[in-house]
Amino acid sequence: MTSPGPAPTEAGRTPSVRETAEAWESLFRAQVAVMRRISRDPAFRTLGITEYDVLFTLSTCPDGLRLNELNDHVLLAQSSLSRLVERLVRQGLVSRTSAPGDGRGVVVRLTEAGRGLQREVGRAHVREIARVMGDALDADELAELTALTGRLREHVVTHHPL
Amino acid sequence: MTSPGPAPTEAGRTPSVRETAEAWESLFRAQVAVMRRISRDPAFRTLGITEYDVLFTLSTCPDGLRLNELNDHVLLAQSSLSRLVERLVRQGLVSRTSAPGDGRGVVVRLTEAGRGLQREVGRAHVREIARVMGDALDADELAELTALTGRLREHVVTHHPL
DNA sequence: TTGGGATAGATGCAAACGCATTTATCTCGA
DNA sequence: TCGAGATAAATGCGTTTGCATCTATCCCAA
Repeated sequence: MTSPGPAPTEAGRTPSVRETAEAWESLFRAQVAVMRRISRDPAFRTLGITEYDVLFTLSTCPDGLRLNELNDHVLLAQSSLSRLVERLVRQGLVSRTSAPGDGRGVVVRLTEAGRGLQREVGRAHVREIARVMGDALDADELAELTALTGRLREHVVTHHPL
Repeated sequence: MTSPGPAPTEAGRTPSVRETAEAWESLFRAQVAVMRRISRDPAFRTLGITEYDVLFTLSTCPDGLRLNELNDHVLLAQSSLSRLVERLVRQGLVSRTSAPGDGRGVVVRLTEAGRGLQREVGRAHVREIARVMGDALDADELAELTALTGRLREHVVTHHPL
């Protein structure tokens, strides 16, 4: 059953429970450290981080997103997201339309004002990230981090649906 | 000023703003994906994630922590942490004593009950992490992820104080 | 020694959150 | 076709959060 030689994409040793927990803790702490510093940015005075996250996610989906799909990307309870979107609608940043072919569903879409604000805050956001993280790792290390976290997310999302 | 040849620990190319932002987004999304799944665990029915995070941090400091030091590890406003600790005191999980040599300060320490609950929830927590993340990356990749996020956090904390 | 600013933590209050439940719609087997 | 369960989103309600402010203590230069 075992290959005679290492295949090109062969996976290495399965990590222990301890190694996995350590990786999670390290990832989590790094996220907290960066987030605490980024969230101090005055650009987030007018628009909370969660609100920005929603606008950003929507900015990658020109056709809009179902509320439940949007919920997969955000760390919020369903009811909280429902009310958050309601607030964004009141501010004229997103539109809420009934989903075609499903009377239960709601499609959330960025308005022009929402797109504009997302771009504006996004620019400041990116600058702040670069200021905080920019000199921590070199380009190769950063690419490696991007690849590893991308694969981690991909695997988790596909193999462990909510 | 530039070395004639690459030194053993020389850092590579400085990442672009775009590369840095992509790495942050990828890290953030991975954290959200894992966290959303972990937080469904019944072990967190009795003790919220933030509460567990505080107990866990305290479990690594037998001598206790100042409230402001504790605040560095947690993604919470100072006032929110103050009240969270107050709740934990009421539940008998931590003790709050005046800091020696500083009448303003407060030292928070785990009680025996708190240590016990942390260990108990921690075990379930670790199992859940392994279930969700365990087969996403192999041991080498996981170690690399731990190293990169550890260095990221270390750098951010030392070079960008709050 | 003393007074002005800095720092640690607590508190009032409105906004936001999560849990549980409700309402509306969809799906599918009998 | 029709009714039982599943799914999407909204809502009631108590809890938690963040912002601004307040009090208490500390530090230090004049």
